[in-house]
Amino acid sequence: MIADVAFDVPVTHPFSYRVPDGWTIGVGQRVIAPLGAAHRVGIVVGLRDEPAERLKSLTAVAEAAPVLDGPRLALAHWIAEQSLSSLGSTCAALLPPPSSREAGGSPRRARATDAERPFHAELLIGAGRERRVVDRIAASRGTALVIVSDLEAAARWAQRLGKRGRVVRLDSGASEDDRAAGWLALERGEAEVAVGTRSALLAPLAEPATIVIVDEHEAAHKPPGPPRLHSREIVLERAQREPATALLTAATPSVETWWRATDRHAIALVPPPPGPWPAVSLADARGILRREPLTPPVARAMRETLGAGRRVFLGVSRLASALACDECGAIVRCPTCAIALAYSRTAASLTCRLCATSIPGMDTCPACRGRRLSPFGWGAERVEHAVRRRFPKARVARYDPDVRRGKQGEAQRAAAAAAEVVIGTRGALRLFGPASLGLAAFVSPDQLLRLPDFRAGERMFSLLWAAAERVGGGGAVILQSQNPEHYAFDAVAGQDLDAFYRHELKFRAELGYPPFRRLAVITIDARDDAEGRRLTEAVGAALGASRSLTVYPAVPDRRGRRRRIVVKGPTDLPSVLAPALAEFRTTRSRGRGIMEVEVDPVEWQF
DNA sequence: AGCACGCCGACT
DNA sequence: GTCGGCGTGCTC
Repeated sequence: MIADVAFDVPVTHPFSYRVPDGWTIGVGQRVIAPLGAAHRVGIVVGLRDEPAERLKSLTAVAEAAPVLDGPRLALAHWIAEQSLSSLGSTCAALLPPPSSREAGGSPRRARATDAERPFHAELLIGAGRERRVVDRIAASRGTALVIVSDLEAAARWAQRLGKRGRVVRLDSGASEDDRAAGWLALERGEAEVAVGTRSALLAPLAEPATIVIVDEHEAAHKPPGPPRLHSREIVLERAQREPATALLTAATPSVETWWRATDRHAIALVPPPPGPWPAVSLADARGILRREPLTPPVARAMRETLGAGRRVFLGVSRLASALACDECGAIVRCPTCAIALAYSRTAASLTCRLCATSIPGMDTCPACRGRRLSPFGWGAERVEHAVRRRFPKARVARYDPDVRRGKQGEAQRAAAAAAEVVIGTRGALRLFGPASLGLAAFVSPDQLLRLPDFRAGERMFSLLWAAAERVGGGGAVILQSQNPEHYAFDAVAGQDLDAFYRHELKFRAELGYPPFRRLAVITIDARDDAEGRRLTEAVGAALGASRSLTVYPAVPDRRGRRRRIVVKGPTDLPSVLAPALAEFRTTRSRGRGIMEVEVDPVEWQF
């Protein structure tokens, strides 16, 4: 008997081993086998009744029974295919670590009737969406699986759902034993609700199942590393295959999801009645942001809010390397791609990260002929300084959970939780519950629009909306802007999701961005420059041979060692890329260079 | 990805 | 004369 085993290595094919006499193993079971010099864990992806004398033997089983049944292994195959990742790496990333605990296909509950198990996907937005998810789970009969983007959310959801009955946690916030026990309980039909991150996506479910993805728009649902596929896509595909009910929640859905709901009607959308909303206003910041980060309306609102004993959030952005006009607010953009041109001060040039067009830096604004083009913005430190000078008695704190973790982060968090004025980027909003703020003001939200990324508008909108939710009725949101005409501002002010997506989809359609076309980024890394150039050329030529692909010229990164090719293609992009890149995906048969493929990139800065 | 094998500099 | 640098290539 031969077992084909897939390992967590960047090799697309499985390795074959002899199954020792007397062993009973199944497809989908994890085993230990010699690979190279070491013994490693892999997953059995095939069993063949063929002579195997010449092969090495499996060393041991890593767990007593298969973790994946046929359909879920087939789903893993699909995920690997879609993301151009290896099956072994896919399984390693989407499964909890193996545990030697007893396992077994013990009694599962009666299967649902066909009428009970249609595929159905629903998008829950607006106030109370999380409450509605809890109610839906309570009313369902089968297993519910709740996928969240991080451990903090996992803990919160486990607690929230735990009030109704047994909840198993499958994320790494639980001990390895608890995770294994939870998996087993699901398999045996002894647990009805599971919460987890990516490693729970393939958990066993009893019909009629409900799969929830919380905050489906979050980039954290597509962490670095294989398989480079958003958890939302996995949830939807799984729900369709089982079939199961998929519930997606978001304050501001991804543009792709909104489009599927409103244009394609593939996801049901139930708009909630509008809840309380803050007064949203714009403060024109053109021409004044040079020396002072707070416009008079913001300074006034801060004084009033603090006077009333309510809290203030000041949103800032990290510096972006684009060029904007301090007078008219225009951002220097690529004429064909419409994304902000990346500004390099040392090279004194502006480069489009998509089409590689490069033009020399300029000192006159192309829109208004003003002479104050500036790559700078207001970072958190400078804003804090200005605020302290202006409000010397207020308790002011800066908070950025992404910068500091661990003990120092805890101290910083505690200080921010007690402050009256919190200055921070997007991550700082997690300090505040719904309607807990008196004022949210954004110093220069346009900076987000300067990012050379077609999702810049979507990201800014999402941030402003999230802030407005945390202010709620009775408070105020003030946006200091140099681009006061951007549609995202009106949409937030009017509490009108549809208005934003309508404009955004129009923009995406015109320029051929997702969801209308799909993107992939291919990175080529070579030690030797000539070799890198050669490989890049070869990859570019292979891609160029596909009629359905638009291949942009390779762009070298700052240090010139890695090159990046952006490709636009049809919605079945993976199936076009896979054959075109097949020869480069095998062992570096193409010389000394490494090629990486990322389909549907979410953030693509170097 | 690991990990071993393989040809060129500073050491007992 | 060896120890070891990591560059190159394979792993059933």
